[in-house]
Amino acid sequence: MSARGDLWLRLVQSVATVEAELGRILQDRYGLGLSDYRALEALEKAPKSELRMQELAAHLQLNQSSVSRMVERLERGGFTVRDLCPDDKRGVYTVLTDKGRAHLAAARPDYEEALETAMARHGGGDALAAFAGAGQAAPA
Amino acid sequence: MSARGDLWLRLVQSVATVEAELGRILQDRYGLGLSDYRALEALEKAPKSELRMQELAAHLQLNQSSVSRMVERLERGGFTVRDLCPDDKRGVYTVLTDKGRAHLAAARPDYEEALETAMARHGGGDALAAFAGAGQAAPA
DNA sequence: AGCCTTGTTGCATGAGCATACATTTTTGTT
DNA sequence: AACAAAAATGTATGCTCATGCAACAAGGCT
Repeated sequence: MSARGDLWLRLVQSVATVEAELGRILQDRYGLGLSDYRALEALEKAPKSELRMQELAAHLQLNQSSVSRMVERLERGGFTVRDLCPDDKRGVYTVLTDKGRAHLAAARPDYEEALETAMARHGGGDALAAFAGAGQAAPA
Repeated sequence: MSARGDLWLRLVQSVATVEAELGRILQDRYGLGLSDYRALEALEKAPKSELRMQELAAHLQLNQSSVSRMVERLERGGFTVRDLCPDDKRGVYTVLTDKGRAHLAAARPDYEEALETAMARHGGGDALAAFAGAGQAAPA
């Protein structure tokens, strides 16, 4: 029960609490999971609003299989469509639809606001500040 | 894609990465999930090495139902035993066994070391530092 | 009696691992 | 050089797991 270990636990729990709150809001108001929302964001930022499964997995730090199923969900909602790569027929592009873009635009303000609120309430902001100040991850 | 939102995402991912690493180590070397390990720690710290489901749930910030099933796992491994409260017959104590205590003692050094290593590698340490410095959560 | 509290159970969800499948790329042989 | 075999790559699918919510059962409190 090192003090450091204890502190880490509290950080983890704070982050988890904030994430849970964000997730609930997105789910209730927009039918989106946290990962779904972040996938839409990644797609919007990407050139031509499309990414391959693996790229999406890398952005979200998720398993490739998880991404496959997530894209399935997004597709069922009409927020994205799959598109085969012409050059590499193994690859699959996930492309943001207009509906997806609109949905994201609608959700974003709520997300941002909820994030600020939740961080303020659960102390994520302080962690965030330090995280910003320092260099985060060491080089691979 | 506010800068703040982006930063938050990186913090979340760093924390998740560290947690995943810890989880893998505990699982591989000791057959314990992260929550299981933390439950054992909470039990060890508790007076008489016993806690009720609700108390455990509060410590771990988990649902009661999740805790109920987690305790089931711990019990299958022989690390804890259930014990009825004599005074309140609804209540159930989860009591740390000698085997559980020994298992925890064995796992702890690995856990602590892995935590330090992983934090150093993925930048959790900085977040931790700020988290320590500031007051964390506001009063409920 | 009625209501709250405590724990357990049924169901759904999101994630990971191992695997299968299709397509590319590389390597070896003639 | 040309072709076949082998390895590597990109997705999808089956299974399992930990978790949350809602419904329930059992015990306590007013």
